[in-house]
Amino acid sequence: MPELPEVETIRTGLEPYLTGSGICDVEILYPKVLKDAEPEEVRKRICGQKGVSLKRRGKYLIWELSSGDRLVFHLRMTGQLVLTDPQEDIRKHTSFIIRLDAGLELRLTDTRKFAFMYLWKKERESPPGSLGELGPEPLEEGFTPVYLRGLCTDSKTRIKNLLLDQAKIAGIGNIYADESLFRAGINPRTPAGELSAADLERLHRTIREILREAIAYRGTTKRDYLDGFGAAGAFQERLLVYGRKGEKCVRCGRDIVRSVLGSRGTYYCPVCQREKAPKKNKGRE
DNA sequence: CGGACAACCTGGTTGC
DNA sequence: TGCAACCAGGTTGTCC
Repeated sequence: MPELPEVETIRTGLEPYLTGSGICDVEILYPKVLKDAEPEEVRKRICGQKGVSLKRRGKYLIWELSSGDRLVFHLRMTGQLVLTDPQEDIRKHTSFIIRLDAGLELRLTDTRKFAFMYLWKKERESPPGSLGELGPEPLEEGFTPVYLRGLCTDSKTRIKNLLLDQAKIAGIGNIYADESLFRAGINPRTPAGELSAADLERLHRTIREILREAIAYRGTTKRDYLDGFGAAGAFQERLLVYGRKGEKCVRCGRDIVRSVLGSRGTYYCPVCQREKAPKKNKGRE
């Protein structure tokens, strides 16, 4: 579910509440939510600590505590990290509850149970999981047209698969990959190395545009995504291809198509994102 | 290196 | 209505 814009929306919402308030209790209802620690250890280690900052890197959220330890969250497909009134019923599929001294609870609810939390201890240098292997943030300075061209040059990987590779660019998922490629007029199956400098310039621009707009609209709610207060996003209204199989392309009127690429559903316009003609054989006409 | 696919889970939708 | 098949904003590991 949540890609960069959704995680960023959660972050900005929760930040004022999670910085400054203290943790008074932790309840782990689904122990597998912890990847590398036991519930009791987590409880002992974080109770009594205060939140210092809440940061985002790619699709990860990193909550730094006064002890120097950090809680690292990844919501995967259906995870919802919501600040909740303790009076509210505990929803089905709630993985953990972190009680704050401000009289609120941070709850993770996750139907598919793929979401997880790491306890990143202060004495550990290397970031847990793939957090340390992420590519640059697409909205920051390191992501330049030159960088994107560097990734693509001589690459046989289809451009959509490249955009989804978190080690190359952090935070793009299935929705925004399809939307960026549509706006740039690029077929998702194109081998990255075949794209021209102009194509990549356009793609670089559309990626940034889409992500910024989606943040402004507080993310895309197709089904499960909710922000840190339990509210849906609004960008689903602005999607031009994702989830619109059989609907008319806004640009040319042809039907949007769904195909499978890298075992992910992929939506595109077969006219506006036509596959490039195969290269002609040299010599013959 | 690149691609295909299963695994981790549950539930909603579609089609017969 | 029933039931099976297919689908899902992600990531990781295995196999070819």
